[in-house]
Amino acid sequence: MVLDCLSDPIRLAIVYQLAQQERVSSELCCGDFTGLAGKSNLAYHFAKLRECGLMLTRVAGTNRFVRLRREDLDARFPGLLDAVISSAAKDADRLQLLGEFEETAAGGS
Amino acid sequence: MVLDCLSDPIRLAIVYQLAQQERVSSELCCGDFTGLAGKSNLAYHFAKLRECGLMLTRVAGTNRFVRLRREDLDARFPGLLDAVISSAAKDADRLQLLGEFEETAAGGS
DNA sequence: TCCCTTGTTCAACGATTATTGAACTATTGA
DNA sequence: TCAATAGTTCAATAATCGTTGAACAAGGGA
Repeated sequence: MVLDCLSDPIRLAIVYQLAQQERVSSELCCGDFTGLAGKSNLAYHFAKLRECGLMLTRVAGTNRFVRLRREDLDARFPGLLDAVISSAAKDADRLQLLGEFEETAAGGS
Repeated sequence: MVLDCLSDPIRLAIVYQLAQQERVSSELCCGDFTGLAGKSNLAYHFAKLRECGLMLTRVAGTNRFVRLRREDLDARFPGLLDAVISSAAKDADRLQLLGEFEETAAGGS
C-alpha cells in the first residue's frame, strides 16, 4: 500500500524531494538522488514507488526522469500527500539525508 | 515513525476503529479488537502504536481502554490522521478484517 | 483465599524487506 | 565500432518485523 511505501526513510526522502521540485519543474533525474543510496538500491526504491502508484518514469535517451503522480494521488488519497510532505518538512532536521542531498543537488534555495 | 506504524494493516484497522469510535465515546477496550489478531499479537501492535505516539492507554481495573492521541497528532502532523482515516474508509472493502470486526464488535451502525 | 479474566512480556520461528555488488541493456558520442 | 554513461535486474546477505504460544502479573468476584 501507499503508506507502506512512504514508511521507508529513503522513499520518503525521494517523495519529499519530488514534491519540492514540483514548484520549479516537475521532474528530476534518477541520478539526482545518488546522495540517498547506491544505484541499485535506488532502482529498487524507484520500483516500489512506481508499483504503488506514487510516481512515474519518463525515459529520455539514457536518462530517466521521475515525478510524482500528484493528480492521481490527490484524487485517491485526498490530503494524504500534502500531510505527509508537510510533516516530513517539519522534522527535516532529523533527516540528514535531505540536508546532504540539498547541498549537492539543489544547491540551496 | 508514525507512517511506519500506520503501514501495518492490523494497526491501521485499530486506528480506523478508534477514529470511528471518537464520534460515540472516546475509548475502546483492548478486548474489543480480538477479531483482528491474537491476544499477544494485539499487545505487540498496541505497544507499537503507543511508542510512536498514536494512542494511549488508560488502566481501569482489569481492563485497559485505548484511544487516539488526536490533539497531539493533529498538532504535530496536521491533516495526516484524517487523510489516512478517510483513505482507509475508501478501500475498507478490501479490508475484510474491518468487515468481520464491525459485525462482531460494533454490531452495525 | 482461590479461580477466572485481562492484558503484557519473553523467546523462538518464519517471512518480508533493505542493502550490496556484479552482470546486463540501452543510448550517446568519438 | 568502441568506450562511457545511466539504470535496471539478479542473486545473496543481513536485518527487521510480524506471528505464535507459554509464562507471567494484576484485579475482580465467589
